[in-house]
Amino acid sequence: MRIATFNVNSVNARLAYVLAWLDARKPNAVCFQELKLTTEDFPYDAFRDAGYHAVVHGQKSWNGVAVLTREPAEVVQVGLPGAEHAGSRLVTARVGDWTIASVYVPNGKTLVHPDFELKLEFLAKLRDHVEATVDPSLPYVLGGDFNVVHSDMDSCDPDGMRDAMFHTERERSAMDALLGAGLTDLQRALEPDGKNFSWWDYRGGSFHKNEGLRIDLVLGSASARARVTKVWIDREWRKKKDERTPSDHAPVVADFD
DNA sequence: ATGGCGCAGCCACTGCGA
Repeated sequence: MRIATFNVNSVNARLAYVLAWLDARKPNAVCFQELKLTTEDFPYDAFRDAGYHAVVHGQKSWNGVAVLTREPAEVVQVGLPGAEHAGSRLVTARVGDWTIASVYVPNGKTLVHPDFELKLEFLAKLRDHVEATVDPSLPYVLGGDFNVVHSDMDSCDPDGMRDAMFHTERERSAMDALLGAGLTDLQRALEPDGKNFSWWDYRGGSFHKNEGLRIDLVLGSASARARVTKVWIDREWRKKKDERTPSDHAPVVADFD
């Protein structure tokens, strides 16, 4: 079982690129973020032709999440209850025993912007939702862009960016609380000392200099934790492919027994 | 070996991303 998460930065702009990635990696399921289109405008046919069903929670121009699956999926929930004012940022699907959710946590913009409080509120509501709905005896995976640098190891410059956006104690505590609801950062669990980033700014040759952050995570319930064998960041697919522009995020791939 | 901002939308430049 292979489940990935991929912030695509516009599914329309990235369509050919993402289809090539699916063909190369062949995940059983993948969580997309930043679709940047409405649910009705999602290119269902292109993904169906590639062998994937899609459960979509879209939004015009901004945000938007989806769970794509090889096997037909059941829609568990569209949106995060009580948090729809934050935009389309959570969608949950079920395939067999597996429940798979895709999340795009609000960026927050700046430490003094109202969206920063919205971000913390969203993470708190997500924590409550996980605690209320996730059965630890069943495999549950929450993949997405969390927009939080959870530990110093997840930042290219933890000292220079201490207490800066993504690095604050309030954001890290909100992530601690989410994990405390019964989830594990599966990549961190398998590589306690690994320093691998999932996002690099388009500007200034950041990817070249490996000036990145690890903000794209695959979280799992106890059952998912027991089954996971490997989690890896697909850096190769942060590069340009046949003149096609990459997303500023790399896919994160989790393999399970 | 890498790559030097890119996306959507009010289509000319602005807002946003992280």
